[in-house]
Amino acid sequence: MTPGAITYHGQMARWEPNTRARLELAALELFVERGYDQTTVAEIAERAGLTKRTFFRYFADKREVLFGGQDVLVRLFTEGIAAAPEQATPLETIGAALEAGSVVFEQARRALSRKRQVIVADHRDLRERELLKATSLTETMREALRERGVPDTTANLASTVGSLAFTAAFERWIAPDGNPDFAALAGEALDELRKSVTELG
Amino acid sequence: MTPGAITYHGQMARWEPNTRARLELAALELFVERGYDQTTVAEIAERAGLTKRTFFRYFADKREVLFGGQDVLVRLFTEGIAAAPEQATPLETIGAALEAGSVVFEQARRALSRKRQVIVADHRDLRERELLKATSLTETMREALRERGVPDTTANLASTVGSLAFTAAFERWIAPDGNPDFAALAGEALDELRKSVTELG
DNA sequence: TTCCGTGATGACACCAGGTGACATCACAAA
DNA sequence: TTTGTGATGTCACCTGGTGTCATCACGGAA
Repeated sequence: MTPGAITYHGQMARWEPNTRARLELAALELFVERGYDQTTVAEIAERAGLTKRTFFRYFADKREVLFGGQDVLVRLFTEGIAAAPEQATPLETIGAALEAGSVVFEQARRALSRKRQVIVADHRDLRERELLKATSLTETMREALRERGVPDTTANLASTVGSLAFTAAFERWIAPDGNPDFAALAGEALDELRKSVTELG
Repeated sequence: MTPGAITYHGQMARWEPNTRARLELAALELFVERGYDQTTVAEIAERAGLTKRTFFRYFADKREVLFGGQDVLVRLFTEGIAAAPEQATPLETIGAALEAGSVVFEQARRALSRKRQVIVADHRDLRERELLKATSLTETMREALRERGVPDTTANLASTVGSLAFTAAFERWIAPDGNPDFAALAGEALDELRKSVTELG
């Protein structure tokens, strides 16, 4: 953008603040308007008042602009598991992780999440990236469980079940008539899975 | 490559045969020699005696050259599930799928698979694609289970467990000292998971 | 034999994602 | 005032990926 633009009360600012957030918003808007493929990185940057080069200083690639906040979730999950009582079962521990992560899913972000999800669901490349992120979360839980002494196979299984619960909860959370309480949804999803475990045979 | 090259006993052939396989082999070789990122599509095509354009007629993108044979596995899994006895439990049905898919993992392909796996493990982009393929297999199993009347949540869980077993079996299969009998490995992995289900809490 | 359709490939131009190197400039600290 | 610093812009460049048209050996039909 033009350096030295007027921002507020005539004060000079070298750059508009919140560069990252502006890029994310511009990208989401354009993806909604024209679709992901029909939007170039240069266009995103332009709408945010920046250049292509700057975009790639904030995001490793075009897809990443839709996947911010992943590290926050990883951190919350880890903390949630660490804070779980020592005698908690693996699934209870996973429940603690999901509950800790729930704080991210506040009412205000639902509309944005919904738009984002529509775009992601439509593009193979984006689904791919989403799977990578989901896997990273699953691995986070798995490692945290193993550090608590849970055997490998059990940790693997429990974290995967947690991932299923998380995905199910998210889908229900963004549904138009969905319950806005993510923690509750995650708990329910986890309970459902716990019950159906007995029907595997 | 040069059209009209001599092939066998002086016979003229417009093109060397097995274009696809030649590209796959050339790609694997180059990836091993120089690494995935340091290999351009043009170089792969050149080694196979073809051009970049032809490469992209066989593979949708650079990564796909490492992911052939996926559809075969999808078909085998589907058939395996369809052929499972009607009264089989969900996990037994999954076992049938894995066993049906095992025919792909013959002794002769182990060395190639091993090389391939080293490359895939090293590159984020390739891991992404692998996750997409794995997910596609999981969804195949899930849908097949649902068509047999298994409830959604159970089908979801069972197919995911199947995917874990498959992955574990594959890792053991390509291990240097691994058991070359994929079907046996898959069965063992599935049994382990079945047992650890009771320890989830 | 001659001709023609067909399918796989080559040639070429082009776009967009992504990167390296260097310039710019407001701000802050000395 | 000077100097350093960090975020941004500029520019050139590479490579993945695609659209379009040309080429040419093959098989079959006349």
